[in-house]
Amino acid sequence: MSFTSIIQSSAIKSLSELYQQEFSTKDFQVNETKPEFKGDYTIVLFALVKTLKKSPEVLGNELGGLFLKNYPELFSSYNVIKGFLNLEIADKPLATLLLEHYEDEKFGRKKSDNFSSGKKVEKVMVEYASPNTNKPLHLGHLRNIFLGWSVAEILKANGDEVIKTSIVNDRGIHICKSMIAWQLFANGATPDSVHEKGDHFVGDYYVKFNEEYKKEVNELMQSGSTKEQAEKEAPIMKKTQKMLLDWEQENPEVRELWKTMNSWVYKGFDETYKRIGADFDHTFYESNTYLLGKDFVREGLQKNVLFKKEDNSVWIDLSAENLDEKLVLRGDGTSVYITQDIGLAIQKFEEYHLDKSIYVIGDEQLYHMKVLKEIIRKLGMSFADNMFHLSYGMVELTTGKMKSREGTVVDADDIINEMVATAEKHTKELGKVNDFSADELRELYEILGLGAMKFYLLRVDPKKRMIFNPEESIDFHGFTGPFVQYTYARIQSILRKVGSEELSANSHQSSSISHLLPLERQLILFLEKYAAAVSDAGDEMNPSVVANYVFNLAKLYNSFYAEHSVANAENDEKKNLRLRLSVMTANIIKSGLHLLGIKVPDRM
RNA sequence: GGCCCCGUAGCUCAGUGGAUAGAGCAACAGCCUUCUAAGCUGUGGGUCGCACGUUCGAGUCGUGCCGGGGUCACCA
Repeated sequence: MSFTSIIQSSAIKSLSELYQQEFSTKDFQVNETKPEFKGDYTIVLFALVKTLKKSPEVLGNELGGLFLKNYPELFSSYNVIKGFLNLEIADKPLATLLLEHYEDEKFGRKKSDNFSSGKKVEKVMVEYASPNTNKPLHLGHLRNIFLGWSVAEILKANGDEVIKTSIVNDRGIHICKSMIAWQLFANGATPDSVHEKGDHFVGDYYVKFNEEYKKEVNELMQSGSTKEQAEKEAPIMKKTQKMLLDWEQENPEVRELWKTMNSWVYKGFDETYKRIGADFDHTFYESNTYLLGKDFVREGLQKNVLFKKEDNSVWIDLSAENLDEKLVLRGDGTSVYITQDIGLAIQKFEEYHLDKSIYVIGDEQLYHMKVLKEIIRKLGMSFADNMFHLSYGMVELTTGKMKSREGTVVDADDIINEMVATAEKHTKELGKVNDFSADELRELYEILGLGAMKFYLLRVDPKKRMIFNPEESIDFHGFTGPFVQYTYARIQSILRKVGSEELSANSHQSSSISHLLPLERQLILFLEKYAAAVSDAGDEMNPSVVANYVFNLAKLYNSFYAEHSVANAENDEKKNLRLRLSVMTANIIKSGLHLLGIKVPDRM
């Protein structure tokens, strides 16, 4: 149980006895005490002043006295300033907390059994990444992937059963564009023959298509066509549309080429996924799901949830929900984007018996996801309320927006390479790991470069759009992944020097700790806050909470490190205490960074 | 234009309705015979977009405006 809840329940008990009146946790708002005042936790008394009709000073002193009288071992002092009662936790319970939990790598995590915490195990699906197969991943995908993976891990850490999935958009006109361009310009080249990563290879032909298309449109316009005509009549576009029809009619040649080119892309994606540590329990392919929703459209028509227009197209009227009318099926009976989303959403819940389904998708699709949820609700599916759109803002560059047409897209593989190269440069400059083998160095650069990248993209509240500053992102100082990793590596260095045998050999000693220095107190109190921080992150599914927390912990430890020696502590008792403090900090940094998908090096 | 999101230090970002609003970067001044200086300490820097309201108390809640973005496709 956290100190906050102990204080609350103690206060309720004490005051209930005194005033013969019911109180709840809401009456006792507990905050951390501001550094300029003495104390660790603060009770805000204003709410009570009203109900009890006493001055804050009188009330504060009364309550403070009760705390000291009833829990002398827990609190050492109190003071009342204006409407605030500041309580100081005694050193002993802090030392005890450290002694009991310093080796607990899962400290603060909710337990997933119903008895101890009341937390029910939920089955949750997290869909993320969800790329197209006509071009490589870019910076926006990285924000999506890091977010999705991290949210899944945070939910797991909070005791949920999580299924990570991805829906691959592997069909449609844009895929055909790459295919046509390859047929026209590749001369049979393959990723292997030109030594290029498959997703980039295919992406290049997508670009070639657009160049050729533009050229043809210009030519047609010069010979007198309007822009609209030209865009329709361009031969390469006509070929592409024909190919899409062939694909839908399962023309074997087209299907074969499609399979081949997609397999190139998947190979490229897998390489990137593996490198950044993304993984999926199941992958959905749009080519398998794009017909799914039609049955439900029929059902919706029967239930009068949907309606037909004269041209046979099917619509839903969501004007009452402020969402307007929305097309659900084309007049010719073919699916649109949302048709298959309806089908897949239902399939997910029915096949996997989910409690929750989370979609990690950019905020440009907020409207779409709202409509989807509303349609599911109107179809009478009770799980509509258990669909969550975890939306995130666009990643912008300091130079402006990323636009594929203007070639200002930041390629995922490029930026990862750049981060890893920067890690290499810094590491070499510092020259602290010259004894590492080539393999060990390579691994270290990956850990640091990816750590910097992930931390940079996850530390910002997902819903806000963020600005990617290439210069700042490759600076490994300050509020960065490498800073936190560095703190961890330093602690490992202490443990190597002092030796962990010493720790276990003297484990009985620290129970006699009677006095803590301010920074020692502060660190223990901060570690104690871990429970709340990570639980909140779980409820809010927000990795930025974890990132900010872990950074603050590292910062506090670094201050501690600079002021107090562990190995050369004043006495054995102190040495033991500080060793435990260090071990616990390292454990929590490690588990916190793990939730962000960031690994931790023993040396750097 | 309708709906949604954002607006906090020069820049990038934190900030469960509580006390004198915090970090990092950048700037300036210090600290490496001592557990890793990718670090630590200090200084300067703010009309929390504006206004009104709710409240004992508002960066935080409400309304209106201003500024930025997204979306309102028989694209996905």
